[in-house]
This record gives sequence, C-alpha cells and structure tokens, in this order.
Amino acid sequence: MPVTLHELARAAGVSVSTVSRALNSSAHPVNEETRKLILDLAAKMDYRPNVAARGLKTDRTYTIGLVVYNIASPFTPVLIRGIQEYLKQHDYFSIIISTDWDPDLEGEAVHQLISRSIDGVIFVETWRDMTNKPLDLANKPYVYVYRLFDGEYANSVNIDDRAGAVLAVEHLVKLGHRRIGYINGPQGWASSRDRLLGYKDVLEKHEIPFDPELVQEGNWEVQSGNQAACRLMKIGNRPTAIFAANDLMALGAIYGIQNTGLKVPEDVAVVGYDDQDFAGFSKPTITTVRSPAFEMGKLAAKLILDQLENQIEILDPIKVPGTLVIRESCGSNQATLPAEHYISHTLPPESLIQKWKGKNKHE
Amino acid sequence: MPVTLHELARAAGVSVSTVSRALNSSAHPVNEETRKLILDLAAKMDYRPNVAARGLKTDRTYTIGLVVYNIASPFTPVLIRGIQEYLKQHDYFSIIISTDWDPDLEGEAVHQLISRSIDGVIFVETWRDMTNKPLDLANKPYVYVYRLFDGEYANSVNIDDRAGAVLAVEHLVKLGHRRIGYINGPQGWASSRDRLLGYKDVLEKHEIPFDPELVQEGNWEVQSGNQAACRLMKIGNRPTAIFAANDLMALGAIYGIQNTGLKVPEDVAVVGYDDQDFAGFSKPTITTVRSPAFEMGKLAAKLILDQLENQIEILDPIKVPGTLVIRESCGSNQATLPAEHYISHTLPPESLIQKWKGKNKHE
DNA sequence: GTGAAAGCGCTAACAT
DNA sequence: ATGTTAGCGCTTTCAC
Repeated sequence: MPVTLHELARAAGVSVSTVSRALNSSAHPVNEETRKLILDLAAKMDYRPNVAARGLKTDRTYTIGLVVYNIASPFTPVLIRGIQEYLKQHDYFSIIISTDWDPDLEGEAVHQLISRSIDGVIFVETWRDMTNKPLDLANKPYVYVYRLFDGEYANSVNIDDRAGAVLAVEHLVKLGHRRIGYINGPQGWASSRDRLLGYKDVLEKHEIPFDPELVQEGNWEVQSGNQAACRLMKIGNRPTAIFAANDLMALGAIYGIQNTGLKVPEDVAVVGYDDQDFAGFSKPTITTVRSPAFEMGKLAAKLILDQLENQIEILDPIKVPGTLVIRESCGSNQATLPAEHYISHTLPPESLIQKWKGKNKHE
Repeated sequence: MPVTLHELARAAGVSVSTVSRALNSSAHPVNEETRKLILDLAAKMDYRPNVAARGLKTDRTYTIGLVVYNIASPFTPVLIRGIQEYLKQHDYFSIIISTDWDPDLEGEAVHQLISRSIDGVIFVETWRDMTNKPLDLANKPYVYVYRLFDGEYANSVNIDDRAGAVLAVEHLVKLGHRRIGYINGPQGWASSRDRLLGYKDVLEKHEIPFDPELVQEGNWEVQSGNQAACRLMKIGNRPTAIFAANDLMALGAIYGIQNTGLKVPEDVAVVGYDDQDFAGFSKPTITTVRSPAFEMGKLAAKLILDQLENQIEILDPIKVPGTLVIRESCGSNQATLPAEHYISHTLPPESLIQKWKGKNKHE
C-alpha cells in the first residue's frame, strides 16, 4: 500500500497538518528545518499524495478531462499532444475518455469525469451539437476543440476552413489555372460550407466566373472523390485543376484522373485538404492544407486554464488558419520530397530515446 | 453542484446508510417500499455517486487505467475499442493516459492512476522492457497488450508474429513463388526476429533453400523498404516475390520495383504486414497480415478482470494469430477491391447515428 | 429494517 | 510554529 500522510507524519514525529503544510508550500509558516526533514523523508519514503482524496476536500485536482469522439482520427492524437504539452508546462495533468460516438458512453463520460473531480473538460473533435448541463451544473469550465459540426460556441477553437480553402485555390490560380474543379464534402457540414466559400472567394478575387458544373459533391471517402473526378473530366471544357475538400477524395480524384489516361499533375493538378499521412507517401504525393492541430490543442488547453486560474472566458469562437503543404500533385516547381522519402514517425523520437538512457527501469 | 447522498437522504426522509444500501443493492436488508422510493428519487434528482469518494472508502472504482505509449499508432485505437467493449459489458469503465514515450509522463502516469484509485492498469503497445514497482506495491493487477519489445511477461497478450509471417509467405509459395525476398525490420525487435523465423519455417517446409542474400534489413519506414527492394532487384537471380515485415516497407518496396520498370504484381508479388489503412487504398492495394487488435484488446480486458474478480492469473504470455488479407499486390486471382472502393470509416457508423436519433441533447 | 458513527487520505479553519 | 479537529462523499460496522 502506498505511503499516506499519517505514516509520513509519524515517521517525522510531527502532525499531519505540518506535513501537509510543508509539502504544499502553504502560506502558513513552517519551520525551515522541519520542512526540510519532511521533504527528505517524503522523497525517501516515495510519498505520493492521493489525488482523489485531496480533490474530495479541495474540489481541485489539477486534472483536465479530455472527451475524445474519434480516437482513430488523424487529428486527435496531435490535438491531444498539443493539449498535454500546454498542461504539462502548467503542472496540470489530463485523462482521456474515448467515446467513439457512442451516446451512452458520451453521457457516461462526462459524469464519470465530474465524479472523479476533474477541474475542467476539453471536448476533442465533437461531431454533433450538444449542450452540457452536467458540467454547467457542476460549475466546471469546458472547451471545444476541432468541432466538426456547425454552431457558434464560446470557448472553442476551430479550423478556419474558408481561409484554408483560399490557400489551396489561390495556389492553383498562381500556377496559371482558371478552370478549377471543386469536390466538396457532403451538405450539412460546416467544413463543406466554409471551404466552398473560400473557393468562391478566390474565383471572385481573380474575376474567374463561378461555374456550378465545376462543383461536385462527395462524401469524404476515396470512392466519392474518384466518381466526382470522373464527372469533372467528362465536362466539355474540362478543368485543368481540382481542389478536393479532403485528402481521401483528392486521392480518389487522382485515381479517377489517371484511369482516364490523364496524368497528375501534368494534365490535371490536384490539391487536397487535411494533410493526412498518406498525402506524403501516395504517388504522386499530395499538395494539401495542413491544420495546425498541435497549436489548436495548446490553445484549447490555454482556454481552459484561463477560465480556471484567471476567470477569463473567450466568448467568440477562435478560428485558426491552416498552412499549405506543397508536394507533387499540383506540379508546382518548388522542391518536394517524393513518396519514397516519407517518414512516418511511428517510433519514439531520438530525443526521447536519449532521455531514457539516463533512467532506470520503471520504479 | 451535483446531488449528494445526504441530500438524497434528506429528500427521502431516511438516513444516508439506508440510501447507500438501497442504491448498492447491499446484502443488508432494506424495506422494498423505501428502496423503491429512494430509487425513484435518485432518478428524479439525477443522483450520481461520487466515484472518487467511494473509491477512497472501498478501494474499488470499477475503473481500469490504460497507459498508452503511442496514441498515433494504427493499432492503439482498435486495441482501446476492444478493451472498452469488454469492460463495458462487465460494467467497468476506463480512463486513458497517453505518455507518448515520454519517461517523465510514463512514471507520472502510473502514479496518477494509482492515486486516483483505479482498480488495475493495461499497458497498450509498450515499447520497452520495464518493471512496475508502484503497481506491485499498491497491489494492483496489470496487463500488457501488444508489446513491441522482447521479454516474457505474465498476463500479456501479443501478436504471434511467427505464425503471421507463415501465413504471408505460405500464400506466396501457393502462388508458385520459390525465390522470395524478405525485408525484415531492424534488429533488436521481437517482431523482426519472429517474422524472420516464420519466413524460414515456410522455406523449410517446402524445401526451398534459405538464401541470406534474399533477406534485407529495413527500419520500418517507406524509404528503407524502397532501398531494400532496389537491392533485391539487383540480385542476379532476382526474387519473384517479396515479403515485407510491415506495410510501410511493403509500399516502399512497391515503389522501388515500379521505379526499375517492373510491375507489381505481374513481375514481382508483394505482401506486407499490419494492414494499415493505406494498404487498402494504395495502387496496387496491398495484401497483408492483419492483427486482430480488437480481439486482443478484449482479451487484455478479460485478463485484468479475471485477476480482479476471480483471482485468476495467466502466467504464460498469450499469443494470438493474425489473418491474411488478400488484395492486389500479390496477384492472387481471388476477387479484391481496388483502391477506389476503400472506405475509411472516419465517420460514425450508421448504427450509432440511428442510436442518436432517439436521444435528446446531452443532459 | 433503520440509524449513528467511524474512517478512507487529505486540507484548512481553529486552537494553542 | 505546531497540533487538534471537522469534514469532503461515501460505505460499513455496530447498535437498536
């Protein structure tokens, strides 16, 4: 059984309150020598405060709960890393609950988190509109990051889809394209709506007339991109470039174009969105818009700690812009790494391996 | 603030102990009418027991901690889903802590879990040998699932790498190949060692002489597979088939082969290992060995609950076999779906969307 | 069949 | 500067 405060107190020959004060560097004065004695003893006996017990008393655990909707999403791990980075710097900790869209689990998750007295909750990649009565009732702050569906929430961090689409289409225009097809996501998604707006923004800016025939709808999957591209290639005055609202559809489009005997990027340029892993090792590698998921995670963590420590709330939803990652599929002549040089980063980075060298086995 | 037991008791006009007994269906007798009254009231007031407080008293929280080493790994989400599936069926809950190989976080994670009084821990995709003194001290059971590094642990669930490699190579032999190259992972990995053993098993079984020149080492990354394939293609009596120890290297190998002007699978057949997403939407799609990660997760959860509830320990490491997923890259004439038909499953399954229809907003 | 009271490990107000 | 004590929300022994 782990060492308790009482055992520590007995070993030090003082009362529990003194020990508590010494360890928590409380405002209450503690003799410098007793403090040192207690700290030494705590280290020697490997004392670890019981967070659950402390939380019961103080209603503070320095722990943030992360409710994750799709743990298999390409963004989720990066968002989590960003969140953890910021929390660690501020001596907070996080626990994750994965709901995988299951409504039962989702309701349960919030209650479980509250009942383990976390200080706040970050909802990661929320996929539907919802309120959070239990958290409001418990008076715990919460933040949304990378929301997939529509709605204007306070304390939320989201992708600026419109700006991202502008980056992609602007790039194609700069390369000389004026007939640009767009494969949109399904209706009802905020991303579909906003990326289409970005596409139109660029056309308007460059006085390219909007042709509805050039906009095809997919369902985010490879297959739908493939079919949409085939439709686009059949148009009399066919587009010389295609912007797809995500990388999966961009890949499908590339296959569709190649199947008609045309070449990417020589005959048709393609730009995707998301910068999923495979965009770096498909043939050709895919030019795409990368979302700054890591930074968004950090921001979300900052939003929650701001509420917790400084009572600051950001009522307007925050929108962060993405960046264009130029690869082979658009035929830009900037240097791009071919697929063969892709590195997946599925192993620990060298820096961490070095860090291990100094450590013994898990104690 | 959430409703407490005391408030419930006051509302019901009985003592807290009676309420506790009624809600926990304790062995202690409770009048049937009072029980009903209390249960109704609990539902009406939306009472939720405080897990942290209960755990403090009982040292039981019906919660399993998951220590996840690489949340971005393709297997981790599936393992987690398997674990959660089993736990949910047995009224347990799980919280995840992502360490991302960071030794500081890793040590911290176990302590944090203990100090939040979880009942046990599952280590998911452990990447290095270690002991778990804190858990042993706290007398909490733990289980390893999908261990990447060597070592024989009790209460662990792992891939049968040797059997998986046999499946892959056996398939190539059945298709008529006798010169089969093997791109292995780096030395020091259990998977590299065992998959090589499986490769040799098949050769021996079919009396194909082992040619060390046909075995090349990679580092799991695309690039290394590409280079290894180039080396293999330069051999005088070049192989007609290649087995790569993971899909990333298989893809690199395919690119390498294609770059020399040869075709996959017509000139050289390729089989990978892991069944990562892109194996389903590369060109050609990749025949590969799929690890039953979901089932492994369920098994790991069972192992931990067996220790918790039935005091059963499995001292021998459990090895589960994979299955062969036949696609285009090996030229088998079994029907295979081309890349264009790949479905990524990044959206909620239809069944869950239906489940939502009956629910109101999050309450 | 019910209630009072002790205590899980901790903190903080209240003594001294 | 240190100790005593109440209590966070809950379970459980003991008394009735």
